Amino acid sequence: MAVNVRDVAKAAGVSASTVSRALSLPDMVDPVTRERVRQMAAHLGYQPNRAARGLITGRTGNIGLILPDLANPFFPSLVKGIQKQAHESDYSVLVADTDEDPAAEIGLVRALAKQVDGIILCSPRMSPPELREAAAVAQVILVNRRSGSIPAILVDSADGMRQIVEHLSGLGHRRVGFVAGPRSSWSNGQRVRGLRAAVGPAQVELVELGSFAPTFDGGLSAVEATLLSGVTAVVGYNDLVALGLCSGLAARGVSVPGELSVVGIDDIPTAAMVQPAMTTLSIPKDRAGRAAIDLLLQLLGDPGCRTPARRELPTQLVVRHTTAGVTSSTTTSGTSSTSSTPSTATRPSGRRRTPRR
Amino acid sequence: MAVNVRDVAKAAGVSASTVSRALSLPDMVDPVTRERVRQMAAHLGYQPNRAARGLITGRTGNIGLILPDLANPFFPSLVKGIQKQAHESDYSVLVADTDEDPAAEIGLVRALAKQVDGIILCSPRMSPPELREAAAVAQVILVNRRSGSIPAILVDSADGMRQIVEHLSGLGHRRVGFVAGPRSSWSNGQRVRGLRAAVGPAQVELVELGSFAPTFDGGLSAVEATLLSGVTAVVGYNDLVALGLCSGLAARGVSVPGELSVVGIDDIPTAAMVQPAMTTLSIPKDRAGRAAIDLLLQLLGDPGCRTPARRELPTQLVVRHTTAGVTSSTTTSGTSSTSSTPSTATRPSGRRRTPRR
DNA sequence: GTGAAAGCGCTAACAA
DNA sequence: TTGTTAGCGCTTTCAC
Repeated sequence: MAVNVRDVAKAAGVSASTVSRALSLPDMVDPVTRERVRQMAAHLGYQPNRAARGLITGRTGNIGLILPDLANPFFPSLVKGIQKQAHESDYSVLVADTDEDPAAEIGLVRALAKQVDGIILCSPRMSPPELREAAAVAQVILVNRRSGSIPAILVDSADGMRQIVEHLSGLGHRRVGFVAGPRSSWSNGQRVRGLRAAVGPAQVELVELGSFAPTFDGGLSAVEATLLSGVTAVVGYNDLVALGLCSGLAARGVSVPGELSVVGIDDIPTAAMVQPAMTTLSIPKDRAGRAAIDLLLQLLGDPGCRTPARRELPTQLVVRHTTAGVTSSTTTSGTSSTSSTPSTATRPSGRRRTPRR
Repeated sequence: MAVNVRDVAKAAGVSASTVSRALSLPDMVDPVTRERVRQMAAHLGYQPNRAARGLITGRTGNIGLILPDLANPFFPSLVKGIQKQAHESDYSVLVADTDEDPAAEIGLVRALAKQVDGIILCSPRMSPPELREAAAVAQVILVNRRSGSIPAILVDSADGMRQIVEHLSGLGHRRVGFVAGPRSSWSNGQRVRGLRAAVGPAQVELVELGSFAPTFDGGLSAVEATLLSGVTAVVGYNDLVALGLCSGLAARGVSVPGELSVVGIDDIPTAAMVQPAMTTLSIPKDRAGRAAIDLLLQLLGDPGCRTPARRELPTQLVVRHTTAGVTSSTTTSGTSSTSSTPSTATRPSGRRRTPRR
């Protein structure tokens, strides 16, 4: 049933080693023999046994991917990018979901370490010491987090926040809220910092609201605080939060963007499916995934590489609006849009909500 | 660095085989030695090398998961269920996304076959002959598809469609549309069949619309046909289609559910995040995932098992409506709801849209 | 450029 | 109950 090197070797009239070489080290074998071996291999449908190969090379051909919650629509696009790129280099991807449990992360790393060549940690919540341990037991790439000199794929949050603030400022908003995510979240810190840095030059006042769960329900719970804060626009920690805000506001009869503008972050698919379609800061998830694999494979090829490898990706504000029965979207990159069609982020109007009491 | 059986054996003063047995076949070794070996193993941080084990047992400890599109929010919940259950039995999950390309499916099966113990095919689009090939090269479990005697996890579509029809019928709808998905889709066939069977007894007329892409955009394109069909309620092939419908209808100023009721299928998270929250047929995705693993592991343990293993899961209509600023949901199981609060599926009103020409 | 031989770490026969 | 032996399929010295 299973055809192995020796079968191919016999069929091609060479030794097993030559078959092995013909397939993995083509330059070391005579072009003629090489062709013959390859044809025989193809003919017999030979596929090297990965376990056997791994046993000797120490490589598994697998890459581990650990993320907090696959159900968060931010991740699937990232995973798709990772997979596509990994498959191009004949790597398979082992996905593990921690179910939002930070404590489970390091355990998964330990478990995975032995069966993969490298691990991609997406938005990890683990502590810096744990992160250090992870990097010690496996080749690790961080996505959406910076720690020590561990290689990482990041996005330019500062610029993204600037884009959001300038957009809102251009529309006339002077008091903008930010519904913060978990305090322990690295991204949250980045976003707050970015907003703080951006509001000054844009002559906008920033109101930081709570810390809320980074979910739809978190957004719902932030509605009250948002309404009391007297802002004319609010930025959600991520799209899920922004969607929760929109839903909660609608339920209370507050019109978006009529009375309050809302901006999300991430650009998850759902953001384009709601009415009105949501204005959000788009993060190149697919590219981030591909970049993570590229970086990882590079490090696997050259493990001695000591330069802290790091890549920072750009973000891009997507200003969405509903027009003539078709949901379309336009993008700006940093400069403010002056669209006046319905959108979740428009100029403050007379109907705008003012602080109650 | 890497500690192996022999290190543990030496430390425990036994032979390598005893170590192996103490860890994998506890009953075959004296309790005292077993304990000693285990402690030594734990102390040295021994973790068996999977590749080496796989080389001899023929097992990889991996399960392959092939699905059309991870970005379709239906799948993440399924994947989570699969992972959770797999990890409980110490299996890892290799996820592969075909990017909606039916031709890629069989290729992935061939590639994965050698590196996993079994493959779960979610909503596969491949042809029956290809499916047969897949089942021949690997232990395969089908999710959301029936073919020959290949083990499968299915949902009770007939009953689900009945729930939808009875619900709409109970609300007074007499003419209901179905925006069909891809003709080649097995689920689509099941759903159409279920609806046809259900409308008669419920005194409802079924209008089958198109075949449209199973996406948000597909739903958008179905708006025109839906409006022309003169239905008072429409069922989307899945939630994405239903969301597209809602969005397109809103863009044309058609109020949902005021003028037209909409029902989705799947119960993806987004369905609860839009305004108004969408009425949809919920499919137990997490349970389906767990069931798939259970079935697969059972078959792996007893490969001779010739009874066509199959499990059918129930569905449950979720009638959603927005009340007092909080999005809540109630479920009915087959009997019609008589809720009169805003919802995407309510009684036909005077304002209901009638066929134009 | 090619073959023979050794061995990766583990488990499964077979003895004892 | 335990140890000894052999070998899974592959790659990689080391000769030639």
